[in-house]
Amino acid sequence: MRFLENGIMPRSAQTPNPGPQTPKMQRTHHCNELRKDHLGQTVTLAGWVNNYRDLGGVRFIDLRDREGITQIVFHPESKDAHALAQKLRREDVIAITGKCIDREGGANPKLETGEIEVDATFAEVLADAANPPFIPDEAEKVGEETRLRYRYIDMRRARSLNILKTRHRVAKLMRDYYDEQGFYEIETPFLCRSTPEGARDFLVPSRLQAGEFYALPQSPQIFKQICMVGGVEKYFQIVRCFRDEDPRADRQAEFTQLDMEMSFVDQNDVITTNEGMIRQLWKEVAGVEIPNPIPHMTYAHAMEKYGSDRPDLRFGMQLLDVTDAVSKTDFKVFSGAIAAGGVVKAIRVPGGAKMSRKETDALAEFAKEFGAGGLPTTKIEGGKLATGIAKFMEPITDELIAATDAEDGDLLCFGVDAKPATVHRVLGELRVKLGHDLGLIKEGDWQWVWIVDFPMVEWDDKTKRWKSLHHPFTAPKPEDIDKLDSTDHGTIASIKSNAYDLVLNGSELGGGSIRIHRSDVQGKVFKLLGIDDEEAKAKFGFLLDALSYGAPPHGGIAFGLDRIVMHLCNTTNIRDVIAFPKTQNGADLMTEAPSPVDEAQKKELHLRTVVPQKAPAGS
RNA sequence: GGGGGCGUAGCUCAAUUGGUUAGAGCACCGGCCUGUCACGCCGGAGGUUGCGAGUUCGAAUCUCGUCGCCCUCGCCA
Repeated sequence: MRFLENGIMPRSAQTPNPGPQTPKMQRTHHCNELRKDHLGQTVTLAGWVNNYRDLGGVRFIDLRDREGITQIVFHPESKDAHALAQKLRREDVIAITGKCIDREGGANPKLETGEIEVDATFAEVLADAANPPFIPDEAEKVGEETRLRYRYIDMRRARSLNILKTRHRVAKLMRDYYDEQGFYEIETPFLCRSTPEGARDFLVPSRLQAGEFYALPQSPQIFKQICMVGGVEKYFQIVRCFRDEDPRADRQAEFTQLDMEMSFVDQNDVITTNEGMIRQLWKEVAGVEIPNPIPHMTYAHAMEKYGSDRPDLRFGMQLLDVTDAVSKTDFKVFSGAIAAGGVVKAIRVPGGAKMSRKETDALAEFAKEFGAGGLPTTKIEGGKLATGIAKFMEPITDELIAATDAEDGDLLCFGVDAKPATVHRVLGELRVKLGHDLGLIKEGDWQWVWIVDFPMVEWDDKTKRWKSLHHPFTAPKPEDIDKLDSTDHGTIASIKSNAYDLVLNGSELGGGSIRIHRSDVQGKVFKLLGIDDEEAKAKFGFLLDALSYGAPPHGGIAFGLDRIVMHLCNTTNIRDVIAFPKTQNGADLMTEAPSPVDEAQKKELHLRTVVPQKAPAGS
């Protein structure tokens, strides 16, 4: 079957023998197509009734399809069509045929087709609609719960369809880009082996192997590495990943990655290749030029100055080390933390002296959520310190003002803890909050940065183990490989890896690394992570085997497709960019998944469920 | 698992803070209307106030429990 460029079947291709389910009329144009050039043409349009205005004699409907809206007019002279129009209600699906005419009543500047209308001579109801719970035009005002339950109606509005279109274009541009660079798109399994590291797995019971389970992939990491061992050299995939953790505004348990991997490359090759993709994406979709190259920042610098490994560089307000200065005071909170190996840092809040006690208290409460004991503050007024811990800091006033570049009217917030990481976390979060609250962020600003030189591992106090910062397959920097044999805490903590994250406006868009391609090194890393030989063999034996049979040096990256689309569509809600998203309880309000299953189904899967008793309740 | 917010007609909201028969706009139904574009006018129907207990002469309102949705901490190699 041939289609015209606009996706509409030409009349010549229409089926010669339409059955009762087949519309009698095939559309010739979409609803955002007719202009004054078309005056006098007989056209057929189809779509949804967006609105109707029945003036008794003459009747109007706004006909909507995914491309736009065209006004249709029904005159009494076209008796059948006019009669049919009386019964039309919002969201009915109809087709009409008529002549494209100039508007008698004047143009409607709000519509792209506003200069014309179609005088309907024939009309057909393709499907009448039950009274909808809401109409697409109103969806912006409707609660999200209702919109999710009736996702297909929410989808009909221009904004939703535009997001879906943008998402499609993003995926298409990605595919084209990697294709041109010689990458193969390769599918990897969804039914996988559960791996010990990382997030909680979604499990799928095996029917054929009683009592055993598959896990849905958290990412195709191991498979793509094995593709490299298999000689693919350049792999990519747009792939669904699953992590059974609580969702957030920018996180779903089920999400999509652009995943890629390449052989015989170093970190720079991977960064350059992928930067090119991102650059093209932003140019094509957002019309924005990204700096070339995107600047790099070390993990250490990001933590020191921004308290985060995904710094938002759209505003300043850096973390300032005032440990030396404040160590000269008698303030026990500071001296105690410094004596215990901690640091004291400050952020200068421009104009923050205006804040009330209530407001600074709220900041302290905020800081406590991230592990702070409190949030010491002081204000600069008339060249002197005032309120808060001013009396303790008074002896070092000049030094403190010099160290922070503080001016009259500023507020200083201090982060203090025996653990520098806590100070960074608290002030990093506070910085971002204040940046938003104080309106320091320019709209339309895109601040890109690659974060590099990550530590390979960090010590987890809770489990008393080393944990991968990235994942267990990340290669240490070549000069640090010898340190893998060390037992010294400091030496191990100083191992850097060839890992990199791409950060946009304080949000991590993607991350990757050069991988370990030698089975002996991989074995050592597993050992360091507390995965002993036996477990490593049981859980990752196939990978170690694969690496032992000649693996090329390789590395790659994965981008969060959902987040990329969020940025391009200017939304902070990940559900906006997913066609059929889930709620915070992992429910799909439209299909009502998850649901109970039959006993017979469970039996087949060798399952018995134990559900905690709940008190009797309502709905 | 913790903290916070929300839940009243199909939708968006109100209800003088515990007091008559829970209201309005939109949508829906009926009628009128020949140039509207948020069409207009007249009329009508529509409620388990999420659910369940409790307090009270009386509960949308107060208490407890529970369910759902949103934000968030934990979690997310």
